[in-house]
Amino acid sequence: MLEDILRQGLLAAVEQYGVYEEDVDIELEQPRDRSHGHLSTNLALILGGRLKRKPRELAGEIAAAVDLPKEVIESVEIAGPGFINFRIARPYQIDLLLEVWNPDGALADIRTGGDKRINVEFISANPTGPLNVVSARAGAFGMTLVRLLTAIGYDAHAEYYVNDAGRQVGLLGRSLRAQYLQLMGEQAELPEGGYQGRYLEIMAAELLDRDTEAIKDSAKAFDDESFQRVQPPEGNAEDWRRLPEEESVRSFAKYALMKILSWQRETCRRFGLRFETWYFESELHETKRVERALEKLKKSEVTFEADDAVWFRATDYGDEKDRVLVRADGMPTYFLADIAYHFHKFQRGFEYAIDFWGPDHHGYIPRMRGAMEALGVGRDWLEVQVLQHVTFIEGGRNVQMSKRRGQFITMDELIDEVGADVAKYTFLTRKPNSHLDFDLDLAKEQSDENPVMKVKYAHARICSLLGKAVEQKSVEAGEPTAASLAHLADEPEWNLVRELLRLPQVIVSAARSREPHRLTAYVDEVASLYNRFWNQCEKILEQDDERRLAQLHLSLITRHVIRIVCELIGVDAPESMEKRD
RNA sequence: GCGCCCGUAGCUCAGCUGGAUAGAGCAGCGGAUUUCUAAUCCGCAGGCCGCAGGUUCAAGUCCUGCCGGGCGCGCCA
Repeated sequence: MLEDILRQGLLAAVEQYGVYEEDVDIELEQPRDRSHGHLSTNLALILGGRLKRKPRELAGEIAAAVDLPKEVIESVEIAGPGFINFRIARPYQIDLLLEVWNPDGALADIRTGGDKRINVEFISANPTGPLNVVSARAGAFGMTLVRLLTAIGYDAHAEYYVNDAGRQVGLLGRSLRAQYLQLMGEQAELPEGGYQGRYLEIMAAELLDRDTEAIKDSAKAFDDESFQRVQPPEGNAEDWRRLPEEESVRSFAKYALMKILSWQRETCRRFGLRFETWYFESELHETKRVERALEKLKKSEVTFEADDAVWFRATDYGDEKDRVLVRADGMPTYFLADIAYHFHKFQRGFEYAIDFWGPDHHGYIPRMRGAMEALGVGRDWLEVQVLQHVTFIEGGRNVQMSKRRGQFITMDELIDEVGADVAKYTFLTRKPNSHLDFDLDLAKEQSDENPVMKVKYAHARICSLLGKAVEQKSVEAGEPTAASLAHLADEPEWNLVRELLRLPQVIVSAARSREPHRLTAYVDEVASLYNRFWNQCEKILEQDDERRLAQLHLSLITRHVIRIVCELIGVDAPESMEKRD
């Protein structure tokens, strides 16, 4: 490895000062400024203080003493306060570039996860309405993280938790029932705090025309195993209406749940989200996992009873308050069910779990990790990524959202209006824990100006170029080789090469830091450098054979890199784009 | 009051887990193209990196304290 070669060389060069491997951690970084070479070390700056020497002088001595193979490093220079900068020989850069191209090369080397199973849970919205745009941000991040982890060798598993057992579902049933009764001309009031969204009115209206068979048919959307438990209630809306109130509510709730889950699932599909598992909270209750989790906590002596409730000693695990597990009325809290859920996740064999939560749940993190510690799973087993809110701006003002009142922008609307790719890309240009202002007007009207288009266009342009090479010059690019790429010559070409070489480490850093926005920043830069190359160099097809082939191969590798990043972020890289006049 | 997040160009945000002259997109101004798809490229302008201390050879980045904004602090989920 390149960095090992440099480290060895540097270590040998500093032995004269009595500095050995165990004394110093040699840092190598890539300077931002191209004029500072490809790699740089601050070694002399660090040793300067320790040896009471002027860093710049020391750097000069080290640079003179360091002995590196010329075919790898073509120059060693000192600069600034005492940096030692290395320039990689061009033939060696080509070797590295071919490693990026080769499927068994650099991208295989970063698969260091050892197929460890990691569970990534995201969205997990309540099944009480259509998914809104907040879920879209979570979806974009979660899915990309799953793919990133897979890219670095983990067995990552996307999961969606469905809270189908709480009070909200009852409230949902009561809300739908009230809507339906109103349509039937009966006196019925929406329950206190009930859902008022228009989607429930529409759902109620549909029920007027729906017979028993049609209701059964709509359940066919859920053929697969994950959704076995989503079944429609017996009969039709008229039957449910006549039932005693409790049962009636339950039937309406069951129907509403089924409908909403089918919407949510379809929305996820449109957004390119694939969940291996949809995990239902109701299953936890039915299989007694909630009770068993409670028993286990009790046995571990981390609970106590007070005011007729059962509490978890969360303060022993770094939380600021103790937390209720079982309410005075005997009902388990959401927290207890969530403990059972995460414990079962652990039992299902995941060595690590990552949850994406909204900012309103951040106070929930210490108790949840504390509970995992109390259960012997360990607090570090669970990692929680907090996604900050998205503020949508339309007509210059904030769009306030409330699910209860039914005022929100749905994820479907977002997809309809700006497109899934633009939405995903936009979300992924921001850090997960930054607030995000999403200007809908801008996204709608000027989606052409969106940076994602630059990337798509660069990809399409390369496809077009490769086609033209065959049509006009009868040149099939074929496989890039060290011999063909040896004819790269101009600065813009080498600047592009330099950026392409970064792909593997960009993937690793994006995955490890859970910051997928590094991918969009990177691919944007690749597209820019390709465009610069395109404009500043002579026309590729008009070059002599050797130059042309070198440039076609460089284009091919650029396309490869763009494709890999686009796949990671879930954005389509088209073969061609419609030309705009 | 306590906790978490944020404060960088007119706007939206990066700044690679401490490096060299702080960047990009959009908006503004000025150029290039009868193009291998200009959805592009080149140039100009635009900054007490919220404020004040501290650590360090080196701070937008780490620590402390303020200021300003968002969110949270239920036997809700």
